[in-house]
Amino acid sequence: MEEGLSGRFYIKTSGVRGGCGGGGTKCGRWNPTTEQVKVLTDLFRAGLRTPSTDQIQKISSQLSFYGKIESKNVFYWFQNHKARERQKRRRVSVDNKDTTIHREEKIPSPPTKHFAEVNHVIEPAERVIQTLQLFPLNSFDEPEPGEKFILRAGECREFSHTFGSDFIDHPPLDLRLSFY
Amino acid sequence: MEEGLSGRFYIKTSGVRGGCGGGGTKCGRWNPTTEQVKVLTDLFRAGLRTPSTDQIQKISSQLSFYGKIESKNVFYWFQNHKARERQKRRRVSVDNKDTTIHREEKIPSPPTKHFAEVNHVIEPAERVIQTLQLFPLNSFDEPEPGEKFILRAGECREFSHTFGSDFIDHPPLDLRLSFY
DNA sequence: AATCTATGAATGAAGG
DNA sequence: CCTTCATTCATAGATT
Repeated sequence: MEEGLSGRFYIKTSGVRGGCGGGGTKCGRWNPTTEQVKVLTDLFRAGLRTPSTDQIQKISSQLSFYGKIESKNVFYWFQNHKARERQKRRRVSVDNKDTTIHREEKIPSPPTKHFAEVNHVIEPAERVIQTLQLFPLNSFDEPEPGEKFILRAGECREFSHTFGSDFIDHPPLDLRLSFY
Repeated sequence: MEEGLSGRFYIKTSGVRGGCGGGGTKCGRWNPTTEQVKVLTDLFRAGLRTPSTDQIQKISSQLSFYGKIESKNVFYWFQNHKARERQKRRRVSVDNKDTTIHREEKIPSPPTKHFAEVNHVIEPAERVIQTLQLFPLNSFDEPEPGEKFILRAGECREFSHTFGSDFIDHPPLDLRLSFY
């Protein structure tokens, strides 16, 4: 049993910092600003769960106003957010089991966290006008109880205003590379 | 790993990976060893994108020396690698949405630079000598942009992946994928 | 400073 | 082929 212990170790052969050139640019990983997180969370709450590629592009462009961001950041954000929502839900679901040995659950337990969480304190700095023209259709990705309609690609194609009016259409993109 | 945007790599304790069948550890999903990834990456870089069933078989057989592996793992690896290469390329492309409006909100980071991240990875001196006898080289350096001819089944007559004799004794370790 | 938590990033495995 | 889910690795910041 390699993983008999609770902790696994690994050897990192690279410096934690200075991976982007050693200069002043700290390119560790994307650190979203509060505004960016707010917009993303808002979109998620609005029902957007798996934005399409073009949607990701637009969102990323919009959020780039608040700081450095890439499309993949948006992509990962939604992936993680969605996955962890389900994860939590699943955890709670498993909690129903009569496991006598039930340690202290730490799902919703803020460990002596006595600070006011800034979740909805920003109201004048609403620069991004999120004109979410989302109209619910009968296409839920997953009928989770207590969840809104899922906004999938194709349903809502207008999040904001400054987005270019360039519509998107997926070209055939058929690469036939048959060498016989 | 794709030695991409992160620019850092870590050494996984190779050897313990193949414990799915020989260690009794729980076998969730295939966890490739660094050697396996190396070979696969080399093949990919050589131009191989969609290996045929026979090629998959041979590759899997050869890679089984380094640990437990199945054909489907090889198949999935190429599928994922190819798809993600394209995805990454696509996400980083339309990133140049130069929002003329640039104001410093509260970006703790240095000047917001919208540039393609330079993926500079230091290639560790490896003793793996690959003898890929395929077709005129220099053609498959980047199989994504443009219409590079892809190495398909039948196109390649033999892959010779010779590994350095750093190790002691092990099979020939050359992927002869010659088949007609 | 060590530890814990939240979360960004990556990838194996499927699904469609 | 393209998209999505699940699990895991890795890390920045909060907590002790």
